[in-house]
Amino acid sequence: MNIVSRPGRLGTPCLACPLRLKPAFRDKTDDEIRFIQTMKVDHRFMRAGGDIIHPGQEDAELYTLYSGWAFRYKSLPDGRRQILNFLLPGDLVGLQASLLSAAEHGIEALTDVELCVFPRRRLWDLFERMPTLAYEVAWLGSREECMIDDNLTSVGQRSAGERLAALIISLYHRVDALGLVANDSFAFPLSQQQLADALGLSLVHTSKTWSRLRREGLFALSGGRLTLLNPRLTARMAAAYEQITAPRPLI
Amino acid sequence: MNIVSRPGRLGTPCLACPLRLKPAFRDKTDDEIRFIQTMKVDHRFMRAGGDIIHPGQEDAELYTLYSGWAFRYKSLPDGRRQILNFLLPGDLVGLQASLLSAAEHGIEALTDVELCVFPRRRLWDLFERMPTLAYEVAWLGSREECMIDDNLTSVGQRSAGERLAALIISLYHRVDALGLVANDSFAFPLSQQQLADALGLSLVHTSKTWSRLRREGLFALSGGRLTLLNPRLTARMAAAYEQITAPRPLI
DNA sequence: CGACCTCTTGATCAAGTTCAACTTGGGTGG
DNA sequence: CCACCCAAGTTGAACTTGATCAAGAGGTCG
Repeated sequence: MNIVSRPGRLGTPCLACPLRLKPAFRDKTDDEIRFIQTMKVDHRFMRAGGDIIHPGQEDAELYTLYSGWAFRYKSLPDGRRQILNFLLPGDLVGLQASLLSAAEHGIEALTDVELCVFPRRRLWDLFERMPTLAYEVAWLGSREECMIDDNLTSVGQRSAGERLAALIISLYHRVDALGLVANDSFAFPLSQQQLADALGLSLVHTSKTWSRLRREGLFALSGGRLTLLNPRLTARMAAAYEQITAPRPLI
Repeated sequence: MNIVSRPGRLGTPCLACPLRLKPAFRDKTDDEIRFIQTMKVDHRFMRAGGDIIHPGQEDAELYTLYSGWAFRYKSLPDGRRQILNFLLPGDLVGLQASLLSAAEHGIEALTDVELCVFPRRRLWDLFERMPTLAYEVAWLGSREECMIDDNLTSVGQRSAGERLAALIISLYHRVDALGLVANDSFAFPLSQQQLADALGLSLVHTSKTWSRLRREGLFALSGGRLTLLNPRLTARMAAAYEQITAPRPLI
């Protein structure tokens, strides 16, 4: 359940990071990669369910999600909790917590994850010495905000069925951009409780809606993989005309 | 309804900007202010209801809200619309739209508004030449994301009454940070339709809940000003223990 | 095997939506 | 100055979506 780090071993060197090959990532200069490499102080493993950043934490580091899924969430004092967004490989983890002095949210590992660790204090060095990377960090922050905008619109305006469809479509596109979709199907590790918390629905209602959509032939779930049987219909059902999530880390 | 700009007149020089005196703003060096001044290319006026940025716009500029209120929103194809967050004087307007290539949302003037205009293309100069300001821009972006996190949590988890109370408290704190609260009362320009769109509720239910809270003595509205009669109770009713909005644009 | 966790399904209930009619107040034009 | 109009807000009644309560199925792990 806790962070395991292996001092002395920093995992793959950044130059050879497999994520760089994915369609979603911008080419970087050798200088940039070298700088990233010197910023990276650790490579950690964490089990599903572990706290990457806990709510209120003041010294949270900045991470990059190397593998696995995570989510940001926010809890009310009485225990209700809202999942704000999901984090996939390559996403920046804890930027908000690094910039603001305390984390206003928590971040939890949804599956087993690997994280690259960058000390938050060096974020300032990056702004001072590597403006292209700083710009890209800001870009990633805006992209995350954009996804939250979408979720807020879903939760505020869409019906239960529409919300589910919209979430699935959006995850589908993000996973696809990482090259991890095969035959319209991809690994889908969310429990129904987590779906419910993300969509602002009760567990029971989520379950009923979920099986209704399956019955209607939108998608199927087996062996932890979700298959989109009718992407077109699903998108229409979500009452959404595509948001970005597409790669475009430009200047 | 449209933008009025007065070429040749850039409004107050940045050095003398009244916003700098507000408690919420970080001291800046003369260099920084000079840089901001050279970036500022215009000062515009716009009437309530005008589009500052329309959805999908690809060449949106970056603005600073000099006076008045605005809001960011997102619409679904069938007309439903979600207000994402409100913008108050001093807030950056259109950062997301400047960083990503197209605006995924719209921004509308809620009251008559004055805007300082900065060409989006120069945002990169700022990252290259003024890292402290770039860092502050990123900080402002994170702060905005944090507010949206809150709204999402509200809309996803809180009841109608709680949502209203939470929104009012949060606006109260933000307006207070600008020094614009007097006797627990402040200018409150939102229509009930706008409240409804922000909270993910129907107009009718918003009206009923709103008058219930007034009847219960939480606050009063007269002459376009809202008075918080019982801030303590309102905060408790919101089922929230304070989020940040507090100023702390530090490094 | 039993304890536990996740998911499923039915029954009942309540929060919020929708429809519709009516009030209020400000603004305009005759 | 009054008549009218329109936008914003209010209120009641019927209806629907989604919440809550409850019981049970299936799977996993010690």
